Amino acid sequence: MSKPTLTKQPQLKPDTLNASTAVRILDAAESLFAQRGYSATSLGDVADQVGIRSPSLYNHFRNKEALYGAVLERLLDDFLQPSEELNSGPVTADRVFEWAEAIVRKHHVNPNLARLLQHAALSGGPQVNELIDRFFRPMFRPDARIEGEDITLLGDSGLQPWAVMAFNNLVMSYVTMAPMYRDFLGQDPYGEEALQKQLSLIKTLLQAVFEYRGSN
Amino acid sequence: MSKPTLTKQPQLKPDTLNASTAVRILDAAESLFAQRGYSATSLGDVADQVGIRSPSLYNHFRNKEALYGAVLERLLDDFLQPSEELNSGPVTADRVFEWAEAIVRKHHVNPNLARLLQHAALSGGPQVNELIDRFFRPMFRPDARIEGEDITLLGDSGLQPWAVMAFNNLVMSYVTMAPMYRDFLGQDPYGEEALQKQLSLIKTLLQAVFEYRGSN
DNA sequence: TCAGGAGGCGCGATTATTCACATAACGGCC
DNA sequence: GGCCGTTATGTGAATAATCGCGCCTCCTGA
Repeated sequence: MSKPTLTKQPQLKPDTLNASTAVRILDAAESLFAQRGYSATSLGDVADQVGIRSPSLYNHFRNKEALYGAVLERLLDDFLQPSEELNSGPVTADRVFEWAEAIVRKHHVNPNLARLLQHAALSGGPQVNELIDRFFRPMFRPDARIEGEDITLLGDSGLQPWAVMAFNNLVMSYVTMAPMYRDFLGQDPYGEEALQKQLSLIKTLLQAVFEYRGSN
Repeated sequence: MSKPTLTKQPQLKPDTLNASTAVRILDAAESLFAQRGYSATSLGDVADQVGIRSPSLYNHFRNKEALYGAVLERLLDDFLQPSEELNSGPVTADRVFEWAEAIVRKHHVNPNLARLLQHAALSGGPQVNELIDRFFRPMFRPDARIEGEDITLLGDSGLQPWAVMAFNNLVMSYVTMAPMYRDFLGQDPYGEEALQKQLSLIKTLLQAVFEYRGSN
């Protein structure tokens, strides 16, 4: 299983058994929570995947919910970056496309946040509302207006939330659903080729949404 | 796979208390499976919602898995109709839009199939592959070609599966995710007004996909 | 030496499932 | 109409597995 960069502590020796175990627990918990959801994931399974017994987990995390929170925290740290980047400057069409592409790529590298969010959306779970809010809030800025070109519509017609939602749904559901289309697609949905195809398709759709004028 | 419909009795009067209980069990199970997924749903909860004790469920369904299968069966019967309708005639652009609108409306009336499918896509479950196949297969016809107008592209470029997937993802994830956007959207995502907005937006996106020329 | 981390043990709750048993509705028979 | 057996449907109790979680012991390495 691939592992991104951690880091909780700035100065944490990455090779102590301590930190290493905690990170391995986080990795295991992340993939299991993402696959099965919160309540269907047992700490025994997490421990098994790490190679320890479940009581040992409590040496690193207070309880199941705290472990879940830590998993979320690590993922949000990573996935919130593009939105912070976008919100730190003017909202031009180019920068929106960059933002979109960055997010698509992040989901391709690690599909777990999308899966976790989807589980939370379906079933709830600890800290759902906070989770949703932290992830989506930065994408909804009522004051945001796309400058330049003919794309000035979003802020004017109240359509911006719909565009953001459509984009998110498209990107996240690709990650959560694509594997089941593998046979129909005729190629690995997580491959580089599929990524390129999805990126240009998303770009087309984004453009369509930008230019969309509601008919009611 | 065994017979999904209940029971030992060939002829079943649909209005006896007997049948009514089975239907009420199906209703409760459908909404709980859709919300929590297969493994996180306990038969006790289903029984509670029906107002009986869990052992009584076994008078109507062999076991949990059979109940799940029956729930699926009932939903598929309903949702497969538009595809059968489409596949029973020529694939014109108009009829594709009718097909799309029928599916969107069905998901709005009953979001449970989308939720069930999403759970299955994330976590697996009994009969996942069969489920996926039965639901999506009718949408993928390699021989299908859109006739008339300038929309003849799908069958030619191998893009059809991608278009179908994007459409499905958009429609299904709207149902599974929209409730969490309620605050951002500023209106009830299940209301009639939102339905109209989503329909015309989907139409726009479908058009964009039809006209899309892959850039790679 | 000593603290941090691993694990054995077990409690209490919940799970799916089975079983023995009660009840009610039914049809046929006298 | 009264009787009976069958069947459909409900129940509580019991079982075996699994769950989260706490207690307490032991090992290890600096």
